[in-house]
Amino acid sequence: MMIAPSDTQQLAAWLKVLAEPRRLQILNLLMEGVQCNCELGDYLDMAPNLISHHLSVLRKAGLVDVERDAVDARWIYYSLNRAAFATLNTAFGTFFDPARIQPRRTVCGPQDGVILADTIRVTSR
Amino acid sequence: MMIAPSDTQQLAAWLKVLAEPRRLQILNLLMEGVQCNCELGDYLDMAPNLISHHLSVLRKAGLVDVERDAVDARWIYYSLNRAAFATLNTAFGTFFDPARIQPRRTVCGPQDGVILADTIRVTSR
DNA sequence: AAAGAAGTTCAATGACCGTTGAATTATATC
DNA sequence: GATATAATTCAACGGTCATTGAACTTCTTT
Repeated sequence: MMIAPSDTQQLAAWLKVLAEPRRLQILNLLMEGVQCNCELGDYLDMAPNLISHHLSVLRKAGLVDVERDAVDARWIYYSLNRAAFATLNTAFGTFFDPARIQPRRTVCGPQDGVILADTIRVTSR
Repeated sequence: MMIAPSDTQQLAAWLKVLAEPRRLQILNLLMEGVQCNCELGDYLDMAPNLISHHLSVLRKAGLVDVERDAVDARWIYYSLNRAAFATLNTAFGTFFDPARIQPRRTVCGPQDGVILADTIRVTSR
């Protein structure tokens, strides 16, 4: 399977949102059913405005949904978008699939066209 | 399944290496068997020193291996580390698994302890 | 030994973005 | 209406890091 450059751009954008320790922690807590700003703050020892910021980024990426409390509208609840996680998971699984790795071939250099075995991993360099 | 905070730190470090469009493009080309700096430069229209930099980052992350040409040692060949990609792939698959998402529960707020259904996705806000 | 070639390292620049504290909004209670 | 609460928005700061051009290293060829 071949992956187009445009897909790598899309994938990179998604990875960029996820490549943040605190955002991953937030996602991890949301996975467990935790959902309001204040509680996330208690668990992660973060200021509410910072949590707001990260949740905003996650929301714009389509990973997180928002809902106000029906009884007291001051509370805002966050939850994960299952569909987004499903597509995300398959996209990662496809791109980083080890089975997708083709045997190496030299196209430039002196050994042009030779198919080579996997590189032996060396300690130094 | 519950994922520890330490794992999220590790995962974030990995994601940070991957969250770069040009690095993803390089990985994608390496997947297809391309391997020397010069050739990567031709495909991606990047300066060789920049490719060197990104390859160095990927190498330090353990995703890429290096080997000198046996005939002409000026050429240096890069390849993907299959083992690293295998563990990477399973780590992602585990963390972002939609099946891991627990039902939401209110622990703070007026509806304390209530189990709620998935949030209905709304267009605005 | 000198010239050329493949690649890396170095130093400097600039942009992006996480973080912080303060101000603001929206809602509920007294 | 006034006060309190949950959360967001704003402005400013600072660090990280991709990018660039130049210098350097290593190896080959003549």
